[in-house]
Parts: sequence; structure tokens; C-alpha cells
Amino acid sequence: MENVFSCSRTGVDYNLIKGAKTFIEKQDLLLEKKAKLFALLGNVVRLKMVQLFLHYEKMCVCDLSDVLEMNQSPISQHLRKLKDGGILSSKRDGMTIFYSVTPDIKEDLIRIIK
Amino acid sequence: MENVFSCSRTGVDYNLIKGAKTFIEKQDLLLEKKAKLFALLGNVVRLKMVQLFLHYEKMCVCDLSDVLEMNQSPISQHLRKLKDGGILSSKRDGMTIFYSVTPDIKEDLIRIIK
DNA sequence: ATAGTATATTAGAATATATTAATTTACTTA
DNA sequence: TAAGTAAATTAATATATTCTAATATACTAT
Repeated sequence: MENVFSCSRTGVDYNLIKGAKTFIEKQDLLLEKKAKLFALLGNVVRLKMVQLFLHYEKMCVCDLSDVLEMNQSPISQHLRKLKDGGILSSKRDGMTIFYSVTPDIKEDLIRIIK
Repeated sequence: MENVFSCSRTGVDYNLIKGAKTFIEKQDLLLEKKAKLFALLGNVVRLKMVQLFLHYEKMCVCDLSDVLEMNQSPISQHLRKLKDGGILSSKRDGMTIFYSVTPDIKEDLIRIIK
């Protein structure tokens, strides 16, 4: 069997390596999912949006456009990403579409953003 | 004075908009900092690394290379980013450089990653 | 129906990110 | 001191991200 370890260093506990491999592989899907959430929050515009939603309950594209002083297009695009990621939900009210934090994830967001 | 609001919708509380603007501007630097942290955790390789460090205390480049089955170069590059971001610290021990979570940030990481 | 408005989408350009491959650095140890 | 090893760096490529600008869609309200 060929050597699957990268370095020829001594004093390494190969069982520990194997254990760590199993440990991290078991969480693969979960960590992938979490990484996606963090990536969404890793853009300062989206993080500001989420922070606003945590304090103002609901806002429309125009509101965010005014508050963040950005064009409507990128606001819409960020909102879609947040919606696709399950962070936001939307609901039409007359001519306006209001976004708000998806209830399921609200507590997680508060804990994460603190 | 020209109209600084993006939509000509009615029934909007402009004081609320201004309030939200102030609210978010006050947190600008903090949110920028947090977004950087989330961006670091937003890559699944780095997230796995951090998760490993939270459970195994310290690891070297070779360990991570073996556990994550990746070449040494990208491991080193991710480690540098995590170090630059204040998440990891390093310490040489003989021929090996061990990385570990910076104590200051450990509790935050546990809370965030959960 | 028609006009108007809020929002969504698309294409394109600029920038950022992540990996590979090769090389260099910095240290250890014989 | 010289050879060897772990780790860091660099350059190049591929891919992803974010914004702008233009256009399309979906609804409202007259």
C-alpha cells in the first residue's frame, strides 16, 4: 500500500489523523451548508441587510435602496441570494414586496451575528 | 433639495428610513469586520480547518494536508488567511509549525459555528 | 385596456478567490 | 557546514462574485 500521508515526519499519530478524517467527513454536508450561510453573511452589503431585517422586521427593495444608498438592481440581486439561501422570505402588499427574515432561522442569525 | 429616495411610493415613513440609515452607519466598521470573519468561514475548506482546530487543539500543515486530502500549498494559503484574520496563531515545535485557534476568539467561533 | 410603478432579470466588465505547479525560505539535524 | 524537510510564496489559470446598465416582468390603479 502506498503512503497516503503528505510528510515523512516522525512522531505522528496516524490513528489521530484517521480519526480526524472520519470526524470531519461525517460533518461534510452540514459544514457545506454552514459555509454557504457564512458566505452569504460574508458580504458586507448582505450582512447589513440582515442586520436591518433583524431590527426593522420588514423592508422593501426601495427601503433598502434608500438606506444603503445603492441602486435597485444589486439590492434585488442580494435579496434573491438571501432568499435562495433560506434567510429571507417575501410577501407582496399592494405594489410593494416586503422581505423579512424567515422565522426558522431568526434565532440562529441573532446568535451568529450577535 | 432633490429627492434622495429611490422610489416615488406613498405611505413611506422617511424618518424611519433616515433612522435605519443612522442605525446601520453606526455599525459600519463592526459589520465590515464581522463580514470579513464570515467570509473566512464561508469557504468550506477553511470552515473544516477551524472545526478541526476546535476539536484537536493544534495541527500542522501536514496533518491538515492528510486529513483534508489536499496539497500542502492551498492548505498553507488558507492557513495564512485564517492567521491574517486573527482566527489562528502559530508556534514552531522542532521541525513542525503548529497552528491553533487564537484564544481570544475561541468562544466566538464556538458560538458562531455551533 | 392603459399607463405607471416596483421589482426581477440579463449581459457584460471588473475584481476577487481558489487551486495547481514550481520554487523559495527557514529551520533542523547529522 | 551541508543536506534534508516542513512550510511559505509566487505565478498562472480557472472560476466565482459584484456591480452597472439596460431591459423585462408583474402587478396596481385609473
